[in-house]
Amino acid sequence: MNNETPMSTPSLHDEIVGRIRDMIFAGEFIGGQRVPEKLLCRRLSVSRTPLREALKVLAAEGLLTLLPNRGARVARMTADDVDEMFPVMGVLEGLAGEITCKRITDDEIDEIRALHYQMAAHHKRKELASYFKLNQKIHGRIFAATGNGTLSGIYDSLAARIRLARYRANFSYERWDRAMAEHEEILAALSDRDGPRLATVLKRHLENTCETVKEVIRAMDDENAPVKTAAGP
Amino acid sequence: MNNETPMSTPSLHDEIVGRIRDMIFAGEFIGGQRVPEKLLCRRLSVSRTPLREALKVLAAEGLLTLLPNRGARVARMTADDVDEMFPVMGVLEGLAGEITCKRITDDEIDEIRALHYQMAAHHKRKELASYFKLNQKIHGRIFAATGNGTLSGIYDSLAARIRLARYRANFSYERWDRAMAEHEEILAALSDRDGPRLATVLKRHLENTCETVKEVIRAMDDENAPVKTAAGP
DNA sequence: CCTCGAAATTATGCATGCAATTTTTCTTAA
DNA sequence: TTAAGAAAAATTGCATGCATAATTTCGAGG
Repeated sequence: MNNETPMSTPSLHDEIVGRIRDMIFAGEFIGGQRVPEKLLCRRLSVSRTPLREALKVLAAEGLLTLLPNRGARVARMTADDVDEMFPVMGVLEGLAGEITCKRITDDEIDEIRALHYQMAAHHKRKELASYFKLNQKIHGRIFAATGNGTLSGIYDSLAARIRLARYRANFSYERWDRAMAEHEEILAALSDRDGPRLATVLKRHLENTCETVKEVIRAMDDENAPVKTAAGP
Repeated sequence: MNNETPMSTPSLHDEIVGRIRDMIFAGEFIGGQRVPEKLLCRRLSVSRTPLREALKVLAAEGLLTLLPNRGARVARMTADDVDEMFPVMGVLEGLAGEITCKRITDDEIDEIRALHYQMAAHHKRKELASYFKLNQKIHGRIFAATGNGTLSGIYDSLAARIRLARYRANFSYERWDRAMAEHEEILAALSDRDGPRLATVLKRHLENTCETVKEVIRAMDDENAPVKTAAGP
């Protein structure tokens, strides 16, 4: 998914893609509501042409939905989508776990360990946003350590789509504690370079994550459409 | 990867994406050489704006490489890329095999069986192009039968990139016969709805395919750069 | 007061034009 | 003849403009 820009110009529209992606993850265009091009043009100080190119790319990545003549909106993640994505994530994480344990260097393990302890601190202080950021980073590093760009690219793309389901405060602390415990085990398996064990614990961790995400989606759905018939301005 | 166009306008630039994709697979822009926008504009009878949007999408899919200020070229597939992609394909096919065996209907099996026998006929007559088309179709159908759009979308995208390594005549007949035998076994496992067996034979088939593709790539490399120092116009 | 429908407004899709970069060609010197 | 450099041509990146489709607003009728 990387457009390999060999260090020449910053390439405006690539930067636009990145900035819109960041805006999406910052939760600026929540709720799947329309995002007018003109608004983005003003905020990014570019004209419509490169902006539209960027929108096409983000749609191809699955982060936006482009309806003909009806503009762009942030892709809506349903519980069914999550049910589809997680078995795929499962085999990808399994593969990544196996490969990584064979290839990871001591330095890379140390780096992940450092991230892990930072994350544990955020967990202890119940700092959800920082926790998630580090959580993402750790999983990303496990894939990066495979040295397999295709694998980690596909993972990144899927993870990004899952991230569209914004995490909220109504999040189960019990699940969170369990996730943290699983991360302890992930680090242990990684330190021992125990591929099968890492694959197993990643799978268990993923099931936990899956349920969490689905709970979040259900909560969002209930919030956005609390009643169906009588909804007045 | 599907832009869900809900049956409204044909949406010109989506059609452009499809047509350029077809042109790529038809082998029109081989060798990773530059593809001028103007040429494509003339051949597709569109202006540069929708064309450029299409190019961006195809680059995001990994079929084209876009160098800033230096145009588009068909992505170059290296043997290393193939080595990266095939373990991923492996776990995806394994997963697809398992899911499909649980969910596939009799009608879908019959359809795949029909494709299989057509393919066998082409193999017998040594009709390589037709064989490959059906081979692709069969694998696609196995993924489609999972009912998991995410899974089959990722597969399609990877398979498309692999297809960039164009198959030629200098292809090993021994490998071809083996691939055909594996397909017999695939059909048998599918008919029995034997998930683990299907996963196993798909994996073996994939290893064969992997070697075939790498041979093709090596042959292409030797052809395109026969000597390094003394190459004059 | 609410519902339905048409005009006005706005947004999107595409074509074209201009500046900047790259590639090619032509010239000049060794 | 070949190599290096400069001018010319072509190509890409981006902005703008116009036609078409969608949305909103406003008004008439029930």
